[in-house]
Amino acid sequence: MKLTSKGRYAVMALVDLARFDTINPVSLRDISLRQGISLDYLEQIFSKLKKNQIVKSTRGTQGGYILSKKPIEIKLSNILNAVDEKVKTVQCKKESKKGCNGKATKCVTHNLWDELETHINTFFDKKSLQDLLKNNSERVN
Amino acid sequence: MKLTSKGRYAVMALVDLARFDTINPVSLRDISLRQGISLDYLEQIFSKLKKNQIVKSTRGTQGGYILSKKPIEIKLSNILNAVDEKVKTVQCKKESKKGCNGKATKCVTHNLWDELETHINTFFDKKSLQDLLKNNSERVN
DNA sequence: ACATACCTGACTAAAATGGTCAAGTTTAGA
DNA sequence: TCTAAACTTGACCATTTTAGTCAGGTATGT
Ligand code: FES
Ligand code: FES
Repeated sequence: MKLTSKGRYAVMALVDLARFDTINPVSLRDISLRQGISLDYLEQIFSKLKKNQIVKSTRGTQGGYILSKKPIEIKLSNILNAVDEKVKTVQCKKESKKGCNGKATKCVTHNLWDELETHINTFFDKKSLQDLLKNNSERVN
Repeated sequence: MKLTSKGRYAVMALVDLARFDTINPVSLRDISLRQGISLDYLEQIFSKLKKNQIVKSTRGTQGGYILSKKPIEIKLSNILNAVDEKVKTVQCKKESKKGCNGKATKCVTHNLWDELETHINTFFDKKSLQDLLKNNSERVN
């Protein structure tokens, strides 16, 4: 059970954006250099962030991206959903009456994984970009 | 971010074992049929569970597996660790001073992922096999 | 005009996943 | 003693996912 780079990069990039977009839009090139993330990969990620209205873009010279909301309004869950880093613990379709093994009842572990999913999503719903900004300036190491 | 089948199967199989091992050892063949898990795959999983002293085996005809501890003593974390379903959220090596990007400081999201890891592990540490047995008989759907 | 920066989609190498297959060894019971 | 049930081990493999790269665009400030 692990987090993928796409989700990690998305959050890193948005923290970067939150810090530097106060005056001018921030170019992906800058983020790429500061955070050590491939530019081409960043473009894929930002395309999704834009579709989900988390960032706004300006084209042309001196263009770049800015956040479309205040950092405190952007929850981790928004970001991760946007880049398809969904938390998926149950195997079966939740709405369906069928279990993951194709049987008519949910398997013995279904409720467990469902609880876990809620547990994790609660965590992501509570945390906002703002929390990360704060957290980072507090700790040096 | 998703759970793999190996972890899911391990838990399913152990719940099955907890229910049926009271008199005789339970054969993997039985578990395979009841839970709809490939026999060959179960063997891989139980090999690991045995190495981690979660189950004991008896060879030969009428052989099979039994739990080596009481269900309440077997935590989910024990099971998932045994089958290498580790929760891994940070990219970097935790002990190292270096960050995931190779830089000298931890990245801006490091603390976040570390918190998440703790959050999830706490969940797994609290839940035991016993909880699953109970939970399952309570709920029909 | 032209450099900068966003935009789009196709492509791909490498790793992880979810198994299968083959060839044993051990032991209960007929 | 013979045999079948059941554990044991290790190699193998197809598919999917991941983490990008690459090659082309299009828009726009100067
Ligand atoms: S995970 Fe939903 S039925 Fe097994
Ligand atoms: S995850 Fe540890 S430094 Fe980035």
